[in-house]
Amino acid sequence: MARIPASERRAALIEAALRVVSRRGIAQATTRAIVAEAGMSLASFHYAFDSRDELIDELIITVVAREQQAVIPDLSPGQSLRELLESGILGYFEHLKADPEHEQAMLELTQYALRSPERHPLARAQYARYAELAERSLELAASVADVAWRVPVPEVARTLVAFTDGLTLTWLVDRDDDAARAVAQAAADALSRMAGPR
Amino acid sequence: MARIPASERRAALIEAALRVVSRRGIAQATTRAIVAEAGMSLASFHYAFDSRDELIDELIITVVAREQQAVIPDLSPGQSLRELLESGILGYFEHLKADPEHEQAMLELTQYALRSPERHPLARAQYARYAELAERSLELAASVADVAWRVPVPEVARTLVAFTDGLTLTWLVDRDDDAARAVAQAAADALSRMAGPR
DNA sequence: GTGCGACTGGGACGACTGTCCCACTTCGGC
DNA sequence: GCCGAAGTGGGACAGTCGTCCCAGTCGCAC
Repeated sequence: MARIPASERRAALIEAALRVVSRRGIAQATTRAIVAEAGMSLASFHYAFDSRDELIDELIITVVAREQQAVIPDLSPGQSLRELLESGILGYFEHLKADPEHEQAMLELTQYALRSPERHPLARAQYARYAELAERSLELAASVADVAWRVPVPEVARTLVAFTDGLTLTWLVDRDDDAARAVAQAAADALSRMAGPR
Repeated sequence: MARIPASERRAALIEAALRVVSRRGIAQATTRAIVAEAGMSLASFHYAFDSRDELIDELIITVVAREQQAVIPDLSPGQSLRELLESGILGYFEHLKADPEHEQAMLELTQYALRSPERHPLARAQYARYAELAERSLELAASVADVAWRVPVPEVARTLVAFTDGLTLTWLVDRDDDAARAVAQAAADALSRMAGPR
């Protein structure tokens, strides 16, 4: 095995862990499975990380920090806010369909974090990040549609996050694209009503 | 230990398993933990069930079959459909607040079922049941409000399930009652728009 | 009451887990 | 070239997991 500084090994192990969690679930993400995925030995694992828990915590932090603007409306002007929001949510839906395992992994990591008091803040941080990204999309959409939010944007954002979460969960179970699109439409409808003329 | 027929033991073990999953998560629901919760010996477990997998499958089936009308609007007439739906969703929210661990357990069981192809149908059945209950509530609400659904009720129902799912997930993370109420309001608003005068 | 089948308890099994140890190799600075 | 620190490999550890076995006990039908 090539010699790799511990910091790079940490990164490689986190990537390997994410792949294992996505493919087989967090319960199967054992130290040996992660190490095999990364092509390393067990000793390298515990040289880079004190424990498996530390790795999982780092994984959550990494994956949350990396979360990108998924729900970004395509900014063709001349569209109503409702249309912008709907195409934004549908954009997220395409992202979900392109890599369902990733979103399922995110869901599992949240549930995992929810199960121990000391990890609960990680779940909160994850959702704070989602809300932050949602806020930005909402501000952008309102500005393109030339309207103003009548409800505080953070509140609208939390509602948007809840709606996309519900869409994700139900689609992962049913894989029903039409149902997901109906949810997107209803969500865009409800949210757009929280804005008014500037 | 008193002598108990295997069928009763199965029921007792399922109840014990539900308590363990609720309290500590499915990963901690080992045969020994379940047996301790039920006050039995390991042998009794494998006398009643062939394997832990069989127990978990039975647990999901039981708990889904038992799922009751949570989102039932209080039927005071004279309310608009929107109001009926909102109070219905808020009713579910109270149910969630009263026993968060139970809903978290349901979520975990879904995720668990989603992870193996042969268990995936259990997750589908769970959501089919949710949709069925939602349909009934929606029909009832429309009849009390004296309106008709313009969108097929099964479609409305799936959207309602997605919305309540999102509400559940975000509230379990943030425990933010106001945010949950905002989601309920927005969801009721969106759904009520799918109905019109009879 | 006797016998047989249903049920029980405790201990054991092999597999798998996270973690650790230790002898070894490689590298950068001198 | 040398040396200490950084990084590596393989094997071992104790603990926990699901499952199984077996000797024993109870209760009911006859």
